[in-house]
Amino acid sequence: MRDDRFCASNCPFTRAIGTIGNKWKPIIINVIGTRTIRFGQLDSIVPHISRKVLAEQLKELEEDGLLERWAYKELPPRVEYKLSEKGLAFLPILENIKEWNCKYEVALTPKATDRVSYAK
Amino acid sequence: MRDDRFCASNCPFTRAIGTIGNKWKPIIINVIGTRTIRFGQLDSIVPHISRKVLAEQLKELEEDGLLERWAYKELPPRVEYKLSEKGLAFLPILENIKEWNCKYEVALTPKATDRVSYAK
DNA sequence: TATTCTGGTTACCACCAGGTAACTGCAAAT
DNA sequence: ATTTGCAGTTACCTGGTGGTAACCAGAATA
Repeated sequence: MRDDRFCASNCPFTRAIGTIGNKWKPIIINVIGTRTIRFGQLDSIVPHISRKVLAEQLKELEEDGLLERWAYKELPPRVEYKLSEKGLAFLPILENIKEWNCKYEVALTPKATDRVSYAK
Repeated sequence: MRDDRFCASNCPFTRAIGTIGNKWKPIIINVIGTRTIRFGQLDSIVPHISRKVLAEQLKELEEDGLLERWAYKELPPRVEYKLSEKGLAFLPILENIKEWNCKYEVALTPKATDRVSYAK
């Protein structure tokens, strides 16, 4: 899930990708946003994710300091998640990705054959 | 590599994550940057990547319009890669990720036990 | 008494990402 | 005549990711 070789890199960018560079974490962070949310809510809102994988990702996000987990000693149990300062600071980056995608997604890409050079 | 469920989502953000949300693509885009680079160079610069995976990732990046591939009909073959306009537009986002990581990486995170509420 | 509600964990299993090594094709150099 | 160089591709194999289903506790509800 997290790539140890990446996380142990001496390049800070590589380390960053080692922690948030997978498909689930950006989705989860984006779904949480600025609100406080419970495990069951996440499980039903995030599409196609299994409880097992969701629990793993949340644990890693907490370990990496992006997420705060508040467990209330009640029965049935109640656990609330919210982004930390670090996690909140990541939201604008996700906004940029959204804007970037909306701007460029539909742009047609020339086919490779149009770009082959017959030099020589 | 690319997640079809993500790419077929009706949420543009999810689709974006479906295309660039893995660990190799941000690394490759970052390594290329604004320069023109050959396959062999990428293979030796990007750490820990195999030629097979590199070729796959480059192909997907080209298909998604982030990368331009220029093949020169020479022998031995010469192939040059450079980011498209879309790919170049993604570079500032990677810069933001670098800054974000440098700012927050070393911040200590309180342990979960410090945050357990004993309410009730 | 049995069911429900919540937030997970665990065992088990299948698939696929990704690694390795060998191979290609042709020209130029040794 | 053999080696080298480039940009991959292919076959083969393994490990890890991720899915499913069952299970937990203990209170409240029916």
